[in-house]
Amino acid sequence: MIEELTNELLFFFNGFSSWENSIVRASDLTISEAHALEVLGEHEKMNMKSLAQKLGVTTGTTTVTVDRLEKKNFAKRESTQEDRRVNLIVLTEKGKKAFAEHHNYHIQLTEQMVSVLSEDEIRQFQDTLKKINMETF
Amino acid sequence: MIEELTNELLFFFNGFSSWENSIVRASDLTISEAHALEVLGEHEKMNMKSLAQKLGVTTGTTTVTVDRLEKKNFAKRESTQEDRRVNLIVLTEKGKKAFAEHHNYHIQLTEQMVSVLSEDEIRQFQDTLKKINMETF
DNA sequence: ATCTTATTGTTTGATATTCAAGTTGTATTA
DNA sequence: TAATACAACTTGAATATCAAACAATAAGAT
Repeated sequence: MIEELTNELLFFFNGFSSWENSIVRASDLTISEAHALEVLGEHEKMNMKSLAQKLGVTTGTTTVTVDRLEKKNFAKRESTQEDRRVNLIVLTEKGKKAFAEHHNYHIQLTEQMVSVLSEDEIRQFQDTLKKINMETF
Repeated sequence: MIEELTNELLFFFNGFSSWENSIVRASDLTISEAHALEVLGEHEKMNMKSLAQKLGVTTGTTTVTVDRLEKKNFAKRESTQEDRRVNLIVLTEKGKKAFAEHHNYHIQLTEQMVSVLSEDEIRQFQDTLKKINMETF
């Protein structure tokens, strides 16, 4: 029982990853840039540390990633008076547009997934995910 | 509605990835080695091409990954008479053990996730995933 | 106030991951 | 047998990542 559910979950994650990778490769973003963009798009301004935490990497890594996002003009660093050590990262217009586009792909995938489900199943699925997310992650 | 479900899904995938990464980092496998092991553990024997397809990478990549798995004694190549171009990859005892251990972590995570659900919800969740997997990926 | 400690972000050096393109050896087809 | 296709490997390059060392700044202790 648990065994079978585990396998369905792994298959699910796998499918999502492959899909995500192929979408990203078709854009002018690298995988890590896309991941950073996903996070940055959800926040007005973010410092390096919290970006790194959200992404599950070190700040050394985010420094490099943001360097590249900045070079490609998707994001820029802003300094702040409160704490002059901190860099706040904000998306540029180009960055916001790229985020919106990427987010749109996610919505399309979701729509494709739920198209095989009934109204009730969709609601139930969402409830279940919410519960799991709150308690597990 | 779709918007919220999308966000729950992204959160879910994110949580899984972080969890997976931290588990892998605590082992003596690298991420790509672990991914290969996950696939190889499900098959008795596999050639490079199908391993690459399952992982969504090129055979150039799997050559390197299997090289390392072989060096660490998790897997070995076997040649076959039918087609002498082909290498069949099989797990060693050590590799099978590592796979079982890793799979166990997956089961533990699944158990943790479903512990917040009722019997009915678990069944429903599994049905839903199965449907989505079949139709979407 | 000044000295110490903690924190943020960057840099550096190393390893891992991946791909595209080219190569080798083997099979299949014309 | 010659031409073509295919499996795996190699090479060279770009990207991803970390740990450790570092610089600048902030916060706390005396």
